[in-house]
Amino acid sequence: MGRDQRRSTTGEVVEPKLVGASQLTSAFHRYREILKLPRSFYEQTTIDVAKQLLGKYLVRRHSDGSMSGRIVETEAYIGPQDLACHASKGRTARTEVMFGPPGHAYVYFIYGFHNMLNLVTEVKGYPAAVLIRAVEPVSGIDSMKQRRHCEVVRDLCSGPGKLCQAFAIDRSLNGVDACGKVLYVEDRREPVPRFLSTPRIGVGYAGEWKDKPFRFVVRGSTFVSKS
DNA sequence: GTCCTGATGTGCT
DNA sequence: GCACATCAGGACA
Repeated sequence: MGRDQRRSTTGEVVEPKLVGASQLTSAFHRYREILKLPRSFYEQTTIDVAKQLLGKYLVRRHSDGSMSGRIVETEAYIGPQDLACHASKGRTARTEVMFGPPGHAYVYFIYGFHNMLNLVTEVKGYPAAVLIRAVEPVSGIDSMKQRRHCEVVRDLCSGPGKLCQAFAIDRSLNGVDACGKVLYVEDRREPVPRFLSTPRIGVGYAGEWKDKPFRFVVRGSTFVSKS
């Protein structure tokens, strides 16, 4: 029997099947689909989603190539009663996406410079979302460096504005399905890392809500926005 | 229409 | 630590 031949359970000699490149590609895509977080993940409470997103992988597919990064910092914005949440001002054109179905991207522009990426959570009609504040770059690092005009990997995505610039995320992605093809999160079967909870950044105007520990950072990560 | 504010980042002191 | 860049959204007249 040849080196690559095998015997079947009935004892027949079986020639190995040649696997074509197209089969490998489709198997790879099926594997990626399995890893992609389903919409049901985002239907959990916003706090749970914010915690469980830590250690997951944000993936952006772009004409310049794909980018990915391990999420190391999130913040939860929970409902109309949360004075730090944009939706506390009511349902407007800007906040419409937050009132929509979970698992979609809420991207807004602020300070005249920066885009912010949120993932909508909980049930349709209840405005809540998780702000992705920082990721650890994993792939597509060269194109991130080009967009950020920065060579220091630690500085590429260590803040919500920085990561949107690095991942080419702007308002054109507002409302896109984060369970779709251009932007999604993968669960690469790693345990949720040890993390810390702190008050959210930059929400001093939010009364008693400013002190709620709704910011979650991976303990020991050097890729977070503020230690 | 005007005015004010903001879930930031950077560069300068 | 602080000033400032710059513009969209929301409040208000």
